[in-house]
Amino acid sequence: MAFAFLIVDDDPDVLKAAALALSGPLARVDVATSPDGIEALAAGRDAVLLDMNFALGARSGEAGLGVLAQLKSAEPELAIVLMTTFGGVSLAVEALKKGAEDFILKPWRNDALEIAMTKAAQATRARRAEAGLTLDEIERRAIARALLASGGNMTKAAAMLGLTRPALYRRLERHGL
Amino acid sequence: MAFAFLIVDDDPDVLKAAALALSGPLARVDVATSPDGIEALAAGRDAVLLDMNFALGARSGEAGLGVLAQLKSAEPELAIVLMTTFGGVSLAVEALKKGAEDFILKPWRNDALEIAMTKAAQATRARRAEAGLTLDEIERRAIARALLASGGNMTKAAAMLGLTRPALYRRLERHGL
DNA sequence: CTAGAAGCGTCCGTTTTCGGACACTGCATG
DNA sequence: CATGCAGTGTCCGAAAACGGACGCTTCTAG
Repeated sequence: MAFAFLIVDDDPDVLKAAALALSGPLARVDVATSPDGIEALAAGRDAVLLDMNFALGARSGEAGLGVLAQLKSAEPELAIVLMTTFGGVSLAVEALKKGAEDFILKPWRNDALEIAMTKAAQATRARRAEAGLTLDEIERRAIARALLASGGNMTKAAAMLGLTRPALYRRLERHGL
Repeated sequence: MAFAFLIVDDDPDVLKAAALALSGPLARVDVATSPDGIEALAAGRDAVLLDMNFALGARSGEAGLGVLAQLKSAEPELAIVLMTTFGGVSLAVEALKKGAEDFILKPWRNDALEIAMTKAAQATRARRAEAGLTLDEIERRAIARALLASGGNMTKAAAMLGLTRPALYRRLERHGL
């Protein structure tokens, strides 16, 4: 249950503050001042906190969005939380559309940062777990969910899953449900 | 793409402020000052913003957590964002464990609130879409994902899915992939 | 009480799927 | 060049899944 975070920002003070806020018995934190070779740095992490503006004075967030896209394409399950000082809603929306897990404005509240990163890490774990599932396990879960959603009504559950009722019975038995 | 929000707080000023922040061409907002009959009020919403403390002076957040549990059990797909003034990390963690989608501290930043609620609404939509999927469609997606993850290597993809290779071929053909 | 509707669990002849095996291709290594 | 490893696509007898139909139990309404 211990999470591994990576923080990327060109300002050492920001890195120090964020690392302090996130460090704890349940979290390992590493930092980087540049997004160079970020795929390798991010390997094995549960979440990445990424600054949007690296070039001094840059405010468009383009740099961060580029790194976001690059990292997401290398490892789609990994949650990436973006942070910026110059946060407009439109920029945030664009970031979320590109796959960012969350969006934090500097200066942040430590509570909020910790919550966001914890949620992000949990999302990563969940996606990784799902990605490794066997077809049988996926089917079992879907069936269990449908059965729950229909309140135990076999006919409705079968229809919901696109099965005939006998087929649902067979699968229930096969999965031991 | 227009979202419907419900805001529940006993303070009318808070309701007004939150409604103003969230209103827009893409969002319909309704408010309530009490969580009574919340299941009915929440029907058809994409996300609910819920205060944690209703009794005057109450700070434990117990009230909000109770309503959260009640609402979650009635409609598990619905995203619920909790808000409180007296936010400790432990309370936030507890809330998230009980199924809250996010956790906002009062006073909030309008940007952050809008982002949080938009993300929550998207999460609701995604879960609802998934809940209605047929077994065939679920299988098709899982296969497509595995094939992508293995870089097109049939043997690896089959192993990942817990299938024999011929079985994977049959399913590919059946799904037209 | 009775008719109808809705749901349940099972049967069985037909259809589909299963997976081990086989032959083939590409490709790196000695 | 030869060897071996990894991957691909297909075949076929055995095995499993398919789904329409049947008889049964509730439950609701007239």
